[in-house]
Amino acid sequence: MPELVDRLAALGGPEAAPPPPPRTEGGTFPDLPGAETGAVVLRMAPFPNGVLHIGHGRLLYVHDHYRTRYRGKLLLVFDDTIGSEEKRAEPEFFDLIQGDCELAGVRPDAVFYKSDRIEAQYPWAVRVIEKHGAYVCRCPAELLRENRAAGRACAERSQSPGETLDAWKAMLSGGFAPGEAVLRLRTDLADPDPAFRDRVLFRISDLDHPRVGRKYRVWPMLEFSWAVDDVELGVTHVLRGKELVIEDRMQRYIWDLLGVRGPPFLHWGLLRVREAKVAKSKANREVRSGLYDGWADPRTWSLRSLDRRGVSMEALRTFILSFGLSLSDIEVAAETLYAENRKAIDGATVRRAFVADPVRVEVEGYPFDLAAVPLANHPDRPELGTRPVRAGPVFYLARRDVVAHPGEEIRLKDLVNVRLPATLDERGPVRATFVDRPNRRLPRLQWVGADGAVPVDVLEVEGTHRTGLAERAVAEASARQILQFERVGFVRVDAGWTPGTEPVRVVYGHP
RNA sequence: GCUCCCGUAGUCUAGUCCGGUCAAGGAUUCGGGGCCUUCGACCCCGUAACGCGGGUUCGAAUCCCGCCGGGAGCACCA
Repeated sequence: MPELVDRLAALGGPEAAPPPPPRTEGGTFPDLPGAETGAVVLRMAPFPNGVLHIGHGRLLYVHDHYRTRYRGKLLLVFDDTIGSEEKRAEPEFFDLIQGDCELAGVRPDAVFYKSDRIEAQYPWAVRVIEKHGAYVCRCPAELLRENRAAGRACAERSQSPGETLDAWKAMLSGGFAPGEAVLRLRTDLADPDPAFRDRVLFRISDLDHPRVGRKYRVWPMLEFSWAVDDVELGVTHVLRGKELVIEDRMQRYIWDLLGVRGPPFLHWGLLRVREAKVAKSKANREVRSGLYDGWADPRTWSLRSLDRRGVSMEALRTFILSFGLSLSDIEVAAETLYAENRKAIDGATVRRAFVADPVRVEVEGYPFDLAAVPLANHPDRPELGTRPVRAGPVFYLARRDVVAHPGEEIRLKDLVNVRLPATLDERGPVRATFVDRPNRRLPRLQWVGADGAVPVDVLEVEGTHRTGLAERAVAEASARQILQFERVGFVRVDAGWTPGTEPVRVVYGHP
């Protein structure tokens, strides 16, 4: 039957074979509405109160995907308005976040700061006021909330544009203390969505800003500032998480009021990596207190920490893009990322022997000619060569392995077969005996020759340390090199480690 | 409570707009086997899904209605 279809197709008739099914590797990304190749402008807007973590991967790579697809421009706009007492911009993150983008391979075409654009907001506020679209409200925050929930107007809602303008000027000139007055949008108090009723547009704050200090007291809220900046920066499409959908409506409402045309919005759903309990404030606190060893501490799940663990940013990109632009909430296991990373690094990663919780074992009758042996750097890739490994007669084996096989014959992997003692004397050396050389199907144990063994400190994902001994070649690794500790997993030599010093410090990546 | 969004195997995803080629494809996980003297990789095999109930139709994952479940928003944070 397929042949018939093919023949009909060759004739170009109406029975022509259908196009091949659109099978894809991962998630889908819809076309950006009205997008023109070469004319797309996107913007990412992180708040500078922490380094970028695995969850920001979606922000980075979704934007980068569309930038590439439409050969557009990507702006990095620090959303550093004044925030709140609890959520404040902090100076070091401007550079750290730019470094994170660099690390992730998503270099912005331009960088802006919202704090440089505060004065640009004010004329727009006046335009909204003149359209009778806003009023200055002096209710305490709590009353404002109650009224909103009840759909009740406060006395000031009936201000005329002229009165509002006067009050607005008073706000700007310092006539109100923080919390005493806000500029609110006039929507519809009967709006079915209580969240949308008369939201705040500007408020007063005298907090110290890391870039502009106390230069401004009247600060825009996120929605208003983006109603202004998405237009003034020429953004053609806004991509954001779905927790910000109500902000779309706000922006559109303001644009409609002013007769301005703004860009369309697209969203993605929440992404959670099961193992990554990302708590930015906790991470910040622990880094500052010194409990975490910096922004690349594995417990932060920051991009820096993933890099430190040997997770390739290209693997992260593939992982993130596999979810598409779906609006569903995603909870995925880190294992999926690890599987992606294996594909990226396995072929180029050399194998090394490492033994945790080592026990010294002397092998009686060990053959003299096997004091050193060459071993392959990679089981499937002979082109990666071999390295000489010092072997017996004295070895270190993992305690766990030794106690698991009392009195049994075991194989020292790639080497010889020996018989372990029936009991383990905690004081004296463990004495095993040589049996023979041929590979038989015995339990295969990882070993490190006592001659030349180097101590290793493994920093694990939970922030704990595991110590053990590794073969000599591990001491010759370079800082930042990725190794595979056989039967343990992939590790990366820590960037802060000085070659030649002991112990060798490595960071655990994943199995 | 109100508003909005989302429901395809353990997990993520393709297919849903334009009903038949979907007795539902891919990835990952898990189980079994092969091979490589390890972890892993690779090869082979296997388990496993259209949330539920109605309706329309010759035919529904796809259209309609109802329900159930999950998430987000309801800050003078972003």
